[in-house]
This record gives sequence, C-alpha cells and structure tokens, in this order.
Amino acid sequence: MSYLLPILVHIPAHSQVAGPLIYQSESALPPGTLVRVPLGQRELLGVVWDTPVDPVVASLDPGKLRPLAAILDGIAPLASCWRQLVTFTADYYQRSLGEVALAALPPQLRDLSSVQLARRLKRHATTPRHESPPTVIANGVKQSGSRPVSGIGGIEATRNDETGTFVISHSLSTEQVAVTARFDQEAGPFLLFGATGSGKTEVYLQCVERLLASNASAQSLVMVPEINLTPQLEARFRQRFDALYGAHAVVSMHSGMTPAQRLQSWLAADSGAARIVLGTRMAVFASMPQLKLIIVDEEHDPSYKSQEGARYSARDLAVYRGRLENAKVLLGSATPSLESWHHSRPLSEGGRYVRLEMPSRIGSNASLPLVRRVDMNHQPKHCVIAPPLLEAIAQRVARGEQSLVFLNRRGYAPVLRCADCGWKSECPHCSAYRVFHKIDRTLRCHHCGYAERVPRTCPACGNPDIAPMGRGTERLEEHLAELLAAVRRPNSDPELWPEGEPVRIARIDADSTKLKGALEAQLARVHSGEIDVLVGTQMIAKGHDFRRITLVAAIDADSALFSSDFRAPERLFGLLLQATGRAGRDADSSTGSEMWLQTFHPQHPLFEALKRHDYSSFAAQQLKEREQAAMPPFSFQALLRAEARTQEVAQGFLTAASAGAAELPQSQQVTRYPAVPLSIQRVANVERAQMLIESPSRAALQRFLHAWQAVLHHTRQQPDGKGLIRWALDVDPLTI
DNA sequence: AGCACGCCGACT
DNA sequence: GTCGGCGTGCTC
Repeated sequence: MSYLLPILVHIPAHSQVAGPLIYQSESALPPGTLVRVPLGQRELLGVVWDTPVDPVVASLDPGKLRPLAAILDGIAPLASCWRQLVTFTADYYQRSLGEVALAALPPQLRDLSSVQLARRLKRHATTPRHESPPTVIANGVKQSGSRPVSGIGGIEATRNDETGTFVISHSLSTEQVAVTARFDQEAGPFLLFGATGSGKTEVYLQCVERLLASNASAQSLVMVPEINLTPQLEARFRQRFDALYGAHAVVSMHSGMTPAQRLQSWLAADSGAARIVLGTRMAVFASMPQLKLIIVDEEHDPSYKSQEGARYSARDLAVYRGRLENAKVLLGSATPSLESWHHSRPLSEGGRYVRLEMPSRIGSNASLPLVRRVDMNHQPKHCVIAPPLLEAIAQRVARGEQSLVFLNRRGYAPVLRCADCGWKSECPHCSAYRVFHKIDRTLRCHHCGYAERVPRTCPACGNPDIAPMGRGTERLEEHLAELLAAVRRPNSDPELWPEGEPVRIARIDADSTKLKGALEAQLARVHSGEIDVLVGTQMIAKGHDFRRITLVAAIDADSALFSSDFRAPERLFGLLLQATGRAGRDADSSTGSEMWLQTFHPQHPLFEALKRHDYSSFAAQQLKEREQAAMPPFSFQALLRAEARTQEVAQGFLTAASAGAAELPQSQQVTRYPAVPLSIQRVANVERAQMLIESPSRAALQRFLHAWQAVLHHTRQQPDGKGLIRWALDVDPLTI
C-alpha cells in the first residue's frame, strides 16, 4: 500500500506550482515530517504538509507520481503551531506555502543530504546538553539551574544554608517593578513605552527570568532589529542566564552566523534545549515547542519588515504567533511605531495592546538631555556647523567630554559636479548619483554598487575643475578636524604633548565598519575615552550605550521634514529621539548633556515635541493627520511592484493587472491607484514601477489580494506581461 | 528558484 | 567547428 503525501518544496511564488506537490510514500508520515524528494533533476528538502490525499479527489494518476527519496527521521515532525504560523504568513503576505516554509528553516537543513544530516545529528546527540544543576530560587520560585551563582552581572545571590538553595534578587526602579507586576497579571500583548535609559532591557531580562523560573521547560524568544545589536544583547543575557541554565540555554539566530551555527541554534530551539532564542526578524520562525514569551525590542524599527521574498513583518507575526501559541508578547520602544501606539490606546477606545510606561531615566540625577535648536537662517551662509555648536563641541573637548555628530549620509560628497559643463556623477546603471568617496578615491553607486576611480578631469568636457557638492560623513569628519585643529583636550602625556593633546575624531558608518570586528573595535575606542568627537550615520543612533557622551548634534535635522513619504516624520522623530538617548546615559555626566539640532524650521511642531521629549503629543498629532487623510493605521495598504527592462513594460503590466482587477467582485472596498515609477526608478539597469492598493478594511484588502493572484498570474502570460522580469506584492509596505 | 532545451556570436 | 549567451518552459 502506498500513500500520496502533499509535500512543500522551495518553489517561489511566481511559479505555476503554488501548493504542495504530491509524492508516493510507503508509510503515512505525519504532517510536519521533514523529507527529501526528487524534483526534476534535483533532490530537495520537503515538509509533509498534510495527511495523505485520495488520488480520486486529487484527480492525479498515482502511476506518474514519484516516491520520496528519504525521510529525515532524526528530527521530529514540526509542530502544528509552526505550520499554522507558516500558513498564516504565506496567506497574509501572498506568497507560496513552499517558499515561506522552506525559507523559515535553516539553510543547511536544505543543503545537507539526509546522510550528512544524520551524521550531524548523531554527533550532537553524543554531546550532553544538560548538566545536573543545583536548585535555585529565582524571585521566590523554585527552579533548576546549572552552576552556583555569586554576584555575576549585578545578580545578588545568597545561599540559604537550611535548604541549600539560592535566592536571587535584582534592584529594580519603581517603574520597572510596576511594569513587571502588570506584565505578570495581564495577558497582553504589551507595548512597553520606555524612555531611552529607562531600563527596558532589565525589564526584558526580568520577564524572561520569571518565566523560566516558573516553568522548567518554557522557552522565550527575544528579537532585536539588527545583527549589530545581537552581540550586546547576547552578552547581557549570558551574564544573567548562563550561570542559571548553562551556556547551551541561550542561542542566537541571525544571518551573520555560519550555516553550521545556524543549524545548531535551530536544532537547540527545536529540541527545547535552548531556553532563550535571541535573534533578528528571521527568528520569529524558530521552531520552539515550549514558546511562552516573545519580546520584540525596538519594535518600531523598519528592519523587522523583510524587504525581499515574503515581505513579512516579524513584529506583526510575533503578535500573531503569541496569540496562536498562547505566549505572552512584549513589544518595547522609546518611540513606538504609530501602529503599535494606536493599538495600545485605552481599551475603552478600542485598543488591543496593554500600554506599559516607563518615562524616567534610571540613575540618581539622570535627567533627559536639553534639546537646543540652532536656527540656520541666522547663521553665516553655507556654514556646515553653526558657530555656537562648534563652540559647544570645543568646550566639551576641552573638558574631556565626548560629542557625537550625526549626519545620515555616508561618503565624502553625495555628488561630484563639473563647474564648466554641469556634468554630474550619475550612475550609468541607476537613476541616482554616484557618491564621492575620498578615502579610496572612488565614485560609488549606493544602489547597485558600481564603483570607478574618480576621474581627474570632467569625463564630458575635460575640465579639471570638478568639485564635490554637499557633504557626507567623510567630509564632515575632515571639516571638523580643520575647525577643531586649535582645540586641545586634557593632556594625557605632557612630555609628548607639551602644549596639550590634539582632538581625536573618529567616524562610524557602513564604510568604516565594513571589516569584521571593525565596529566593535571602534566602539571600544569610544568607550575607553580615546575619542573626543564621533561622526557617524544613523548606525550610531541605534542601541549602543555611550557612557561618556554629553553632546549629540544632528547636522541636517531637516532632511526628512518635507518628504513625500507619510512615514518620514515618524522616522525622523524616532531617529532624533533615539540619538538624543545617546547623550548623558551615564548618571554622573548627564547634568548638562545636550542634543543640538541644526534646522531652518526651528518652530516646526516635530522639533517642538522633540524639545519636550514628548513622544505622545507628537504621536497624537501624527495620528490625527493620518486619520484625516485616511492613511495607516486608519487604512490598509499593499503595493504591487513590477520590474522590467523598460518603464513602459513595468507600468504596462501594472495597468493591465489593475484593469483585470476591475472585474473582480472583491475589488469593491478597494482603491487602486495609477502605476508610478519608484522614486529611484532604475537600479542596475532594471526599471521599477509600483501601484498602491488601499482599503479601509484589512479583511477586504486581503480578500481582494487573494482574488487578484489569479489575475496577476494570467496577466503575466498575456502580451502585457511580455518582458516583465518579476512582480511582487508587498502587504503593509513601510515605504511608498 | 534551478535546470533543461534551444537557437545565434567570438574563440581554441 | 565548439563554448556560451540568456529566452522560454517545466518540475508532483
């Protein structure tokens, strides 16, 4: 007797084969079983997706179906919750099940043959995962740990001689106590709205600690937006939990790990051996049989939205998964996304999240930095750094304090221009300028990567007088060095520097941190006080703890003020407030810490709110505007994107698809806007266009998108789809 | 997505 | 004469 099993393989959404493929099997393998199957000339990893099908119902000829190649019986079938998460994701983000399911598994699981994998699993099985631990009482709840604890990472552990157990306590602020108490009592989901420096991470640790202490098998998932931030968080979690549960209890999951490490972490999470999984957005798909808590740190961060393949929002999926698996969900941010903020309005107004607030910074006299606006209308023409700001930086240097100067543009100058003929450093492959990088004397396109040596003379007219226009971090660093050349810092070595030591400036951006370990090395120099002035892009505004910085300056605070993107103010406010948070994190130095903004619009309400560190009034004003304009979160959007060799073909496909949609009954509550080119319409010689779809109802939008799929596939086959390279839907897009 | 098959330009 | 360009088409 042979069974016919529906099996998912990695075939992308554009393929005609959308659902599971049917294979023959000797046994009725349970859904979730990992197998290897032949497909054409290849052998692929597959996931048994359902119970066996009836050949009559499926109208298939069993004789033509191929048998399974192998069964990966070293790994237990994936749980039904995991499959439901995959199903929801594929459904909601309009991708094939196979693509989502297989992309959610570690790559090595796909690449390794069943024999290789069996060998790998065997090797792991021989190394013991658990040690036999002493009993530990964490916050009064009995629990097993692994090693004795004593004063590690601020943990105070005292041995109770009568019972032989440890009692652990941490000193929490009143706000932290209140927040964790509510977290324990209520069901959530929670939005933790905590000022920078208010101790959100301690709350996360606390919630995880209590959970693990109260449930001997419970697992928690902690997500951060960027790989850069995982080592820092991992260190903090290890400091706290390695001693309690052993080094195997905490694992990381992000794309910077080697395939072997990723497989190992995945297996540890899947087997339940890992109690805490730390990771980037991909970790939301980690198979965790005992998942009881999901934390999403910096929940507003756009990195949680995937930008290729299935364009899922890991934050939104975390909330869904929490409900699905009955796990508590905690979203945290100092500047929540307006979506989450709106969801956390009072229950009586229709809110769905519990809002937890921690408005105060931790520390004896830790106050929020003073926000100062420099009106650039009253400064010398074309000055980059206003004299009062320069003076303020110089004073900090002289006092031995650090400053952070923030400019969200890397390279030396965003464009090179010929004074004679007006030639500009356009990229031959993209509709964008190539950026001048003085360090390696190149013109580099930040979109396609095309790089060339800087020409000595104008490529168009031969004029040697070609000049950089505007400035990026490289040029700012150079400029600051000139301006601060005469300033002396407190002397470290009077013999070497009889007249005082010169200022030390460093730059942190994607270019200066390309090499492995470079970011860590640079941060270490800042921390040790080797640097007086740090120049950088938004990279330095995020997450990193700079203890000695007392002045933060945004050189071009206006950059996103009048953008056409309706989310630009939200991002700008978040970025600036985040940057503000870098100043004066050390309680001792926070008196007098300042955030400077250079702006031509000092009266702008965004800056007014920023000055008061007043996220909630900013959010209220933004939400009011969004409501009046019927924009998210008061409406729901999707984008249809198309790529082709020519703009006409890309737009032609979109227009035809829109015309095809008109006949669908599901298009009733849905608005389709005209096809438009993307703001950077050509990248690497590919023309890009998109079409916005909008509806006041999420359900109506979903119904429409489902019905539209068939039209889209059909349009692709018609003359209107000729020459189209690819199309994709982006549900809940972040940038339009 | 891979990987075939299939039909036209510059090289051993 | 072939090696290889990427245009279409298929995979249970």
